[in-house]
Amino acid sequence: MATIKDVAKLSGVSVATVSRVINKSPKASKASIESVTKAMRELGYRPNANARALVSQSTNTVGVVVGDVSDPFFGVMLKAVDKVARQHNKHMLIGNGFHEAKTEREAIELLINSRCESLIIHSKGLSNQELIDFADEVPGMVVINRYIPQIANRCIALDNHKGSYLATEYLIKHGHTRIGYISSTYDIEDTQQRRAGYIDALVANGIEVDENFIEYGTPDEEGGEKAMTNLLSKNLDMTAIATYNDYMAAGCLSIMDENGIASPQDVSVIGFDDGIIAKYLSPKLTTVRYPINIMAEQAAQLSVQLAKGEKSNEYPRMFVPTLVRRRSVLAK
Amino acid sequence: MATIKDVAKLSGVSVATVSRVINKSPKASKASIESVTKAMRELGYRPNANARALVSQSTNTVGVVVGDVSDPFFGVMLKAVDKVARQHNKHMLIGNGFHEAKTEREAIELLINSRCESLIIHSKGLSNQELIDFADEVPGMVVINRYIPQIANRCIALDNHKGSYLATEYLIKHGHTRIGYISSTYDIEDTQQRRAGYIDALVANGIEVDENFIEYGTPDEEGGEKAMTNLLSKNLDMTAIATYNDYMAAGCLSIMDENGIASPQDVSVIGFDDGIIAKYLSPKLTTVRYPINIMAEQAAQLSVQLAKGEKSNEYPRMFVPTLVRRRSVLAK
DNA sequence: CTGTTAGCGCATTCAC
DNA sequence: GTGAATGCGCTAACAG
Repeated sequence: MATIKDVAKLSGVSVATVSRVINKSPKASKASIESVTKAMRELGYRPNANARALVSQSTNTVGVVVGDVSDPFFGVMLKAVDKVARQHNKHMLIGNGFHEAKTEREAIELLINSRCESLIIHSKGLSNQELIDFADEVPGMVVINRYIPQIANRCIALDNHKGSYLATEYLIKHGHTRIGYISSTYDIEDTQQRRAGYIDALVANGIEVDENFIEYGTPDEEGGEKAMTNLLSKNLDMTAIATYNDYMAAGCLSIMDENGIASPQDVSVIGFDDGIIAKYLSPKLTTVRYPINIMAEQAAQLSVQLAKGEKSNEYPRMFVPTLVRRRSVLAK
Repeated sequence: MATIKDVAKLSGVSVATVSRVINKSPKASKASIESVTKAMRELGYRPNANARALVSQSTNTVGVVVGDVSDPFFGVMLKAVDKVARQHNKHMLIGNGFHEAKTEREAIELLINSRCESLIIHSKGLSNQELIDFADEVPGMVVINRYIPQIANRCIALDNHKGSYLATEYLIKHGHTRIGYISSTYDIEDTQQRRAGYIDALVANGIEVDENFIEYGTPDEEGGEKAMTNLLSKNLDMTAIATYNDYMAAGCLSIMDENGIASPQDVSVIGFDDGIIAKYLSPKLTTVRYPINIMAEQAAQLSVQLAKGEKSNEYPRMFVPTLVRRRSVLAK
């Protein structure tokens, strides 16, 4: 592959001049611009990004760690990051964390080794302390979807508790009192917070909390099916169900369908996330919106600023979820 | 940020020795391994990937260009690529092409500049020739979801025509003869091929082809809604509809629902892709499976081999779609 | 406006 | 087993 030297030789100028036209330096004569451009084309020259990064101490890269690229949730997150990266003429290096400490750590270290000046980290496996250490190491690092008090100004998170509280309250306002909850088996903050939101809403409305009304499963359709099956077998006479996320709600609906239980006529269901599938379910799912796209945008914006050494305090860093009314909830 | 020199100084050895322990060279005494390791830890040393890439002429990176990361279709593609990249101890650099020539070109050039030795390109905007040129430039480049005769051994594609043919034939076998088709307005190969598959299946079965039965829209839910609305307004007495993809099928179903037309009782619908939403629709969508995950895996495998200079001919490079039977098609 | 030169951080010869 | 020296491809003084 041709190097800058080859171009210099062919165009009859020095490497410095070539570098100047590559970087559109104002001090470069029309003549040299022409001859260099011609030589570059002839040689199929491609400036080596690694060499540039090495000498200019900047890679123009924002690194992102997501849970799993194949999850549409992270897909929209990545797109949002890409959008602002693009605005700043940067590109994206991506790593999958798979919600596990080891993979998350490896992914982050890889991004650091690659000298990404901006980092947007979605981590559920690493401890607060480890994340804090990484944040201390990389000024441009931002944590998304998680709140860590010691580095609060580097976190963009959602108030999970409030989301679940909202959802449950919405059901209560519609006259429901026998409300089941389908929770996740993943032991992460989100799980606890959402579950607590459900419980607190019940308590606040004078409804007795009964552990029997809570079932668990993996946070996907199968998990929702399993949890709902267990719930049904207890014959609890529920009229509504709140769920950890939309996928579990989907599983829940599917089990109901198989058992001849109509939604929302017999049982109302409410999801969480407002993911891509929510509007495709039948009935269209009433759910809690997780504004991951704008959260990711702001995270990216913030991380770029931090990387530049700028401070920024203008963003709302704790986002509040809102309710998306569709058709899966009916007044009792 | 600490460099290899700092580590050398602190551990009292030369940079060469430090380099040896970093790279686990067999010729490195236990003593130096220890002192160097200790120094690295103390300094929080991170080997600079750019410098390594520069000197070792290898980045260990596979670059991927997708249409849009937020589309779940590409999400599963990326995950598959990541899986084999991981197996080979490589990581992923990702670019969005957005199906446009300019963005696709920029994305590819960025990956080349970053010296990705493997490239997996999903491009619908670039011309065959331009893609061929890129392929000539980068030995480890593979084109996915597109077939270019001149570089056939570097392409992993799906037989779109056959998929659509299969779908249409399936409807015909179920007694349908008045079959509408919802096509895409995107002027790419896939559109033409799938449309042709529909037409050829009709012809092969002695059913007259009527342009009135074909409507167009953007390849998403809205497009499907629009196309179906147009189709319905023509009062064609259709009993079945084949669609360009699952999203358009979703839009189609949604319009039917609003108009009191039941599926599959009144009108059967068949999708294409077997994307994430197919099984969430109501009725669960009968569709054509696009095995993008295994295609992407093989593309990644192939590109890694090509990058190493190995030849490989063992893969089926043209994949054939299969039918996924669910509940949206009923015999007439 | 242009060329010479010195590194950026690292791996790798080649002597020792 | 180790260290000194060289160069990967490029940018940025600096001197002209």
